Amino acid sequence: MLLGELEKQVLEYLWKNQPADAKQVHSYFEKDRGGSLNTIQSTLERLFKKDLLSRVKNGHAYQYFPKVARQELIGQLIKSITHDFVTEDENSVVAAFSSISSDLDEKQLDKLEAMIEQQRQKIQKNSEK
Amino acid sequence: MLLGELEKQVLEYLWKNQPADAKQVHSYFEKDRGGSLNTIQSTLERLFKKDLLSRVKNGHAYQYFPKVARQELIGQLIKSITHDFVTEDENSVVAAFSSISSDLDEKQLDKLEAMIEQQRQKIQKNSEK
DNA sequence: TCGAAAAACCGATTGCCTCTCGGTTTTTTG
DNA sequence: CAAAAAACCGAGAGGCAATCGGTTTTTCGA
Repeated sequence: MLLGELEKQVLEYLWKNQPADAKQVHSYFEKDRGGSLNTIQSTLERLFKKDLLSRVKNGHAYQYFPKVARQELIGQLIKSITHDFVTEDENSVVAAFSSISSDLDEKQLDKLEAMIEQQRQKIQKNSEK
Repeated sequence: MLLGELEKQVLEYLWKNQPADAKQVHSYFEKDRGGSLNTIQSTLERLFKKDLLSRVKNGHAYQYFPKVARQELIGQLIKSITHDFVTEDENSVVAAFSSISSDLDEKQLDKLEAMIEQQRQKIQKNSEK
């Protein structure tokens, strides 16, 4: 899946202002970047078709809200990237993280370790049942 | 940065068969997917312009070889994705990891922890000097 | 209930990028 | 130097995001 620039920005907006209709979104982006209401509408439509937004008709306008959380989406995108480079060894994700780790500071490493621990617990639990 | 389907496959090939010229690459892909030599050439050219390949004129033909390792590229792609979703908190990488971690098994978690340890050492060394 | 306003819907255009390949020029080599 | 090989050039098809004008449908208040 590929996201355009405006699509990302709209998603970002919706994660913070949930839910919102086309008009709201448009009025937010108008000051900085201009663009017509229709542009926003078709962008929302595209995101909806991509299954990243839900919508409910409330009164006259659709209320849009994100269907996936921010981390989920990022994870999804990362997975789709690494999936393309999948081969025999499924360590590409781990390897990729190792090439990223150089950007992380100690605090972030701490968090990462905590998450690993969490994940180990989960695996533990699953093997018990 | 965005990679096309053929571009990914060519990269994959070059990671395994390093270096190679257009003719070699072409003859490899010809059986499965057809396509002309020119197509391969322009794909190599594109990858070269993207700074993902180096090349040296050896005899009559360019010898291409990957300029980045597989993990590096994946890491780069991940970074470019997370960067798009950067906001105030620079924990997006960590957050992204958390959404992926559920796919990892114990061995992979081990590797990850080893990598974190390595990274801690590096940080340690840097603060000493 | 009906008419104005608002929103959705349709469709066309532009721009960017990959993939594709034919044809021309340049380089290499026997 | 001539033939072969490779690079180089340019053009076209196809896909997708962004853009927006115009039309149809929906909504809601007078």
